[in-house]
Amino acid sequence: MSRELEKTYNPQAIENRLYERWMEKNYFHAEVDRSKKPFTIVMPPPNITGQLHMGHALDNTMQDILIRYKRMQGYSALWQPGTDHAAIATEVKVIDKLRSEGINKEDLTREEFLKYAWDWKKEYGGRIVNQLKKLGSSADWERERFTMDEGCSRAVKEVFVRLFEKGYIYKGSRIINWCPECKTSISDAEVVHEEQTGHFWHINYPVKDEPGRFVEIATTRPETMLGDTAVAVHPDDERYQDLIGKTLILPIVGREIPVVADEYVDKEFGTGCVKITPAHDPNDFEVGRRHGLEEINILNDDATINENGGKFAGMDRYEARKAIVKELEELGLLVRIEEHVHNVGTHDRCKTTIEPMVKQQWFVRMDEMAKPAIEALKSGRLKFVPESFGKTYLHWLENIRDWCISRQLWWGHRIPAYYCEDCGEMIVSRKEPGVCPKCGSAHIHQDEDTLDTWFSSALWPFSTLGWPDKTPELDYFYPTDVLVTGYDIIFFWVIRMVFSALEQTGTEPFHTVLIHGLVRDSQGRKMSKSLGNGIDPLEVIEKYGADALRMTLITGNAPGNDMRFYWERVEASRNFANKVWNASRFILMNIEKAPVREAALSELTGTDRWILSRVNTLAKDVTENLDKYELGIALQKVYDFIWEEFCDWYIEMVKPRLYSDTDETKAAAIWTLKTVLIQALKLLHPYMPFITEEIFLSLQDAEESIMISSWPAYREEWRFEADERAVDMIKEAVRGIRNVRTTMNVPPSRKAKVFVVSADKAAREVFEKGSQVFASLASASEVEVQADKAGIPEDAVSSVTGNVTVYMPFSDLVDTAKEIERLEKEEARLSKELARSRGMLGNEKFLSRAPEAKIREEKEKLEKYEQMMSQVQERLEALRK
RNA sequence: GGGGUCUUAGCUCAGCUGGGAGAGCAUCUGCCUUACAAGCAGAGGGUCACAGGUUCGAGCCCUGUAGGCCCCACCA
Repeated sequence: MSRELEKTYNPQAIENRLYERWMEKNYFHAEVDRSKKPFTIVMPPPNITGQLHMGHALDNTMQDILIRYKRMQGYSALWQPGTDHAAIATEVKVIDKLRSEGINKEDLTREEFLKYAWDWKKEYGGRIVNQLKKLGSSADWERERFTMDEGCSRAVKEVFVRLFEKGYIYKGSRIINWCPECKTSISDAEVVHEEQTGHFWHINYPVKDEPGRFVEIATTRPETMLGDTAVAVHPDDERYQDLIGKTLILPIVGREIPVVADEYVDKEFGTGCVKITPAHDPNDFEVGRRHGLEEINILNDDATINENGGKFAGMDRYEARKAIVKELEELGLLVRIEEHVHNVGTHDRCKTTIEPMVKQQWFVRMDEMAKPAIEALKSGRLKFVPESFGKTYLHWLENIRDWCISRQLWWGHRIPAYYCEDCGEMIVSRKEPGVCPKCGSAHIHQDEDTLDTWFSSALWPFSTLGWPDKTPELDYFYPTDVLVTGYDIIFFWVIRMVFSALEQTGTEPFHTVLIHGLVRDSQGRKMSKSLGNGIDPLEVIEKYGADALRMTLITGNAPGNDMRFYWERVEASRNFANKVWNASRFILMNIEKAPVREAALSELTGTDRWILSRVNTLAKDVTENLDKYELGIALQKVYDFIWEEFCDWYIEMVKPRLYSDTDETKAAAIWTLKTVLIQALKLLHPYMPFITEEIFLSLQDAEESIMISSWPAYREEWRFEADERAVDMIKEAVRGIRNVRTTMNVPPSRKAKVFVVSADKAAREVFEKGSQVFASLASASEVEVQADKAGIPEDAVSSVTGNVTVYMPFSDLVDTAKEIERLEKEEARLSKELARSRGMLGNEKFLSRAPEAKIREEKEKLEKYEQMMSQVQERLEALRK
């Protein structure tokens, strides 16, 4: 016989054991199997620097639900896992670690550094994967990949070379976002704009050869004037027509700069004159290119002023700002300073203010590749859930700019471009060229830069399946089905996967993007390290179990919406797990006493058919909801079914049959209990894999695991609409009886006779059959079902529900003598209180001296007592008759 | 400046294609009934932000107003 189940569900003892069993049995592994349909999800690869947080927990729970569901439905369900090398994040971690060991990155060669980095990866890179396993994730770990493994690296090179050959990747001197802290370029998506209060400095630039004439410009970054090479005005601005073409003297620097006319200038803003610093402002850069202006870089990589800044060279950018303002003031050229709120770009990772700079970098041309990605959504081949995120996607793509993909880092995919030291030829190649194809020189070196970490993640859906080779996996599992991720990652990743897949494989990488929100703290704040308000999912698992955590994250949350984390909700989930556990324990107990035998449908009672029909409908509903990615709604339905219908009603209804030794429907009850339980467990399994498996294994004799068992399908032969209606009526009548008992304050021990009255003949038949239920659920000693009120005692208390009325004789509910005694005591008490209260309110001193509130309170009391008194007296009168 | 989204019970939130206003927690009243007190049976509590409109019918669709949140954006 099966294992004894403990009295309360204890997840700690169970989860690890089951997970190991699943691993041993290789259930997570998906094979190319032409007899099955494929279903594929690629896991967003967590950073190797990462620690499991609530965001991962939510993201992976959702994926696991979908995968387990599809696996049970008979698909060859592949959940493709892996990790991301996380270029900057990891490089920073490694540098920090080295520093703590007294080693400076600057003192290391590239090869030495990379060795340390790989060591770091070996030591910590698997941590997050182990944490994901604690959650119950049924990913195909056998196929685990890494964005820098050999296959992914080959895919990266392949894509790079292809895009280069097509002219979509180019190297050029362009303005890029520079992080002075990380000392690398970053892409637009990595820049977050922060509103800051700063100043607006108005400065006079003298006009050459016109002493006393100035042009007033305004700037938020005065130090950049060191790199000014023009001042621009709008071509139609009447105020400045005569200035266009004139020359100004750049203060302090003394450089002669022209006044140019450009549409970019807003006549209405500021003075209508804009200083142009082509090397340090994206707009000015464009203006500069249009007018052929010189680009003077005034900054070093650490954002100190370089030699082009003359006497300010060596100063930090903010130090230089102060010094320049001071000097302008001394020169009398500073007109005024205003407070000004503006947006400052910062690096999303280190929060350092980024500095636009002109540098040689590698870019991906986006205009052509954006088009099919836009089309993918518009044609419906790509869908977002919820749909509104499709607009975010489109908006970004329609305004996309070229993607800066080179990074001045060591940890990452090195750009496959090589330079001949002798003839200067550049070779972009999948393999390292031994000699220069142009001049034959062997003096060749590779580009120092690495690629943006998202360049490799963009290939993830197909690089993990073997691309560029035509592997069986790629052929079978690709394109994948659903991508699950947070809305904060659409720009970084989703869009780049879509256009990369369309370009390289000619198809969308997935048909659906399921978006979820953020998990916030109980006050609605983002969980963050700096606030220290993060809740560790592992701690939740430790305390309440993975199933409870999973359920908490899914319940009552609609796609794309943020949610708040409350421990109370985890407790509620844990309570549900316990409910499932105990119901199962009860059923097991009864199975042990009277082993199950297969029951024919004809043997079932109406109640059995009702619950069978209900679980059948549930299976249909849940399946529909899951197919629409309505995970929360589906779970809610399973929860309601198990707790209310199955436990609170069905189990209570069958108890008399189970406890009887003579009831011939006992076997049918046991069969139904077991059958419905199994169906419900299966529907619950994707959400709560551990507890459902543990119970399933205790119950089962045939199947070896719930996770490879078949998903409950709707069966026409389990549909019993008439029985559903009948039991609903019985439930209503039982509620009516309970209501009467509660209002009359009748203890459960006291049995009462019940009259069920309905004019409907069919309903009466239902109630005749339900008498046993009334007896057990409503403590009815005897049940009379009739068409009218004939013969029902006058004093009977009634309750109406629908077209049914229940009557219960007063004398059955209450012991008359005892009740009279009780009421008399109550009457005496009340009359005392009444006398006191009336006395107080009749006392003039009290009325004049007591506070208003006190008097009001006393009046309310009096009113209440009077009401109670009249009720008591009424009841007494009735009883004495 | 553009776009998105939210406003439903004391709190946190569900509510799919328009027709029953719901859940968890909290509150109140009874119950330690042999699966479960992490439970059982009851109860109270909401002009679904506001104003119009479409419809036989609107929390759900349309328009506007107010407030909150988020994203995008080069206004120096």
